[in-house]
Amino acid sequence: MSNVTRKDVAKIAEVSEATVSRVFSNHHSVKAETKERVLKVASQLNYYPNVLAQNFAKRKSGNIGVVLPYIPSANVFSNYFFAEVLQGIGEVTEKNHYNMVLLFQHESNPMDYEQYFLRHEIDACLILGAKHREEEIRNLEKLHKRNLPFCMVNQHFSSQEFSEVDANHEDGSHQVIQHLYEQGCKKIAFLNGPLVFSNSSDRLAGYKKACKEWGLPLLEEFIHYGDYSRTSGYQKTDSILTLDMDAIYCANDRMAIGVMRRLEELEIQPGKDIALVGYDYSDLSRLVTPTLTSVEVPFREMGKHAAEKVLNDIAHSKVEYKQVKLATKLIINESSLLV
Amino acid sequence: MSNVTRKDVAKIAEVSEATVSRVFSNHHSVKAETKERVLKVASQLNYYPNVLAQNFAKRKSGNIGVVLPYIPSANVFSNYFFAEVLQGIGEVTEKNHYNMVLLFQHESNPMDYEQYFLRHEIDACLILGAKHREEEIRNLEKLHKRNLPFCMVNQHFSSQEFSEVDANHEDGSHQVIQHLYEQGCKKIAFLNGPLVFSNSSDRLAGYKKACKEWGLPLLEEFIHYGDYSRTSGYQKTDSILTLDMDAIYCANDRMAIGVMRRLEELEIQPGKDIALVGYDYSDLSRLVTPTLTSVEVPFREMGKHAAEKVLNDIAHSKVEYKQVKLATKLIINESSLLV
DNA sequence: ATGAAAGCGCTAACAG
DNA sequence: CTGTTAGCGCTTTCAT
Repeated sequence: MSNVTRKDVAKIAEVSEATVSRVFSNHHSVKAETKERVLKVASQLNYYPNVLAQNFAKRKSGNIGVVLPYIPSANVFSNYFFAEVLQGIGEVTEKNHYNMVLLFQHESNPMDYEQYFLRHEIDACLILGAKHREEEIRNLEKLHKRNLPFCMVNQHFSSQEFSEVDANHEDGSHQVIQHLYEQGCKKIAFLNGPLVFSNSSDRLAGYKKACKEWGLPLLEEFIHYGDYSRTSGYQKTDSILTLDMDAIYCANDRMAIGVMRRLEELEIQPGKDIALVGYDYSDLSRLVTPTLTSVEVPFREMGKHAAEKVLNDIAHSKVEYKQVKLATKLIINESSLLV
Repeated sequence: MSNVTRKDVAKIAEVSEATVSRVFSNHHSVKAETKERVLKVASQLNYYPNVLAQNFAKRKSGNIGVVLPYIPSANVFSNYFFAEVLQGIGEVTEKNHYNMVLLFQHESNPMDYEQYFLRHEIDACLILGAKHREEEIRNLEKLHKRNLPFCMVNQHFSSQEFSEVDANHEDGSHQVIQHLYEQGCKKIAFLNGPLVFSNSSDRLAGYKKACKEWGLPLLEEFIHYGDYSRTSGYQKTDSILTLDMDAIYCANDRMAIGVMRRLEELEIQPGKDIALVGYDYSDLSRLVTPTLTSVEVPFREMGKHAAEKVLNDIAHSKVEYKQVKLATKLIINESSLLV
């Protein structure tokens, strides 16, 4: 590595080092003539400011940490939620010349986010797929108390007042039940995800609320729990089928597709013998046959909002408390249209 | 932010600052007693070494740049190839306390990778989805000449001798044709991807070689080109169907699924009326009905190899020239099993 | 095994 | 508009 520094440019262009920096930092007034001369020398020498030195002097890493659960043997990226949120975050960080640094949280030892700040590894962080549990809350509380910029995505803790960008999953659920009701379904089974995720409990609340509203039976045995994997959908299907019901509403598309596979094996046709609804409106929902009725969630927008929020905090050197809840929308497809 | 520094710890622990650093950098001899005292004080003060200062002093960013094509309106992460490679890279960088920084290459202006090194933003870089074109090669050549560590993934330029981790796509293609031949197919249409990607041309070479080997007709009109998208598969189907053929081999699963959709609309059944084969053995290939026969490519391993290669270069401060080609493997499923 | 000190290449005042 | 200078918190080398 060559290592042309500001000093070299300054010497040849016959200006002070500070002026060289002024030229490269833009928001400083430099005479056009001087600027030109500096830029010319810089380009001749192939000079580029050293980001390491800049970061060090500014005490900013230029990194946004993105916390992801590490799922052994699985791929976070191939999960629609993560893929979309990351894409949204990536678009915003790129535009703002920030790096997105992925931090994998291993189930076994929850990470102390604060340390990343103390080490100056990140300037802010975004938390995806957080679970509602003691240790998590404690770690977030530390950030909160120290006024460090962070934001949760697609999650909220009823007990706390953390900044978050969420979607209205209660309403999403409500839309599903209303639609199924209008399709003539009277007994709707619900395959939910683990309640440690607020979106699961929000969906449950919406399910219950809607059932009451439309006078549908609200039985405990109608509510099942998977782990959001396709396999769990597949596996839970048999016990759901022992119920007297006419529709299955799954908390995500992957589980719905697992259910579809099992129904297929049993020669039960979704969209004909039974109504099936998924959630997320992922690309998968349009890939399967019949296409899946599902709830669209603006994951990418959520990622953007969250990233913009923390970048704003950084720019203003003060964290702003913010809670956003975006709308969800039912997209009707073949799987729930009983013919 | 508090900002407890080494100085604070040194003062209270009554040692020199250098000793504090020695304790935290491990590979330095410090008397057990001293070490203990320092660690105790550090933990009391909640001290963590400042990574920005460390990086600056060491002149290392701790970042591996990963170059990805930016595809507007699409999501790189939801693409099986990128998702898997990134996962592999991520596992290795995480283990080595390195960051993976995503660099999006916009089609309109190819990036000058060298600048990232000159700015000290990255210590090495990995190139995914590179196209074979002048500018790309010129930019890589600059890295090569300056002896900067980089590695291409799933791509190689016949004209150059760059480090790369590739898979044997020629053989993958060959396996497909052999299988179809054994299924009794005599006229195999091939829907390939753009030839700017070496994996496309490798597949083409394998297709041609195998056709010759088994005495199958090798007609230009049997070879079509899509852009690896599902839509392109769907759209190219009709013209492929005008041919007198008994099998369609697609260069990736997404296109194969597009073909499936169109065949479905036309009430042509893959695995019965016609044989269909995909490529990548992505999770999608197992989601569709019938399940897709496809070629497994060890993308995740490729990401790991590439990351390990450059980390090794960094550790040894010298770039090693390396070309790896991993095996591909045909996975037989329903779509190609003519009944 | 430990201390002392010279950088690393910038930013951010402050002075003129 | 431009120059000067004091840090930023480490790593590294040289002494002891």
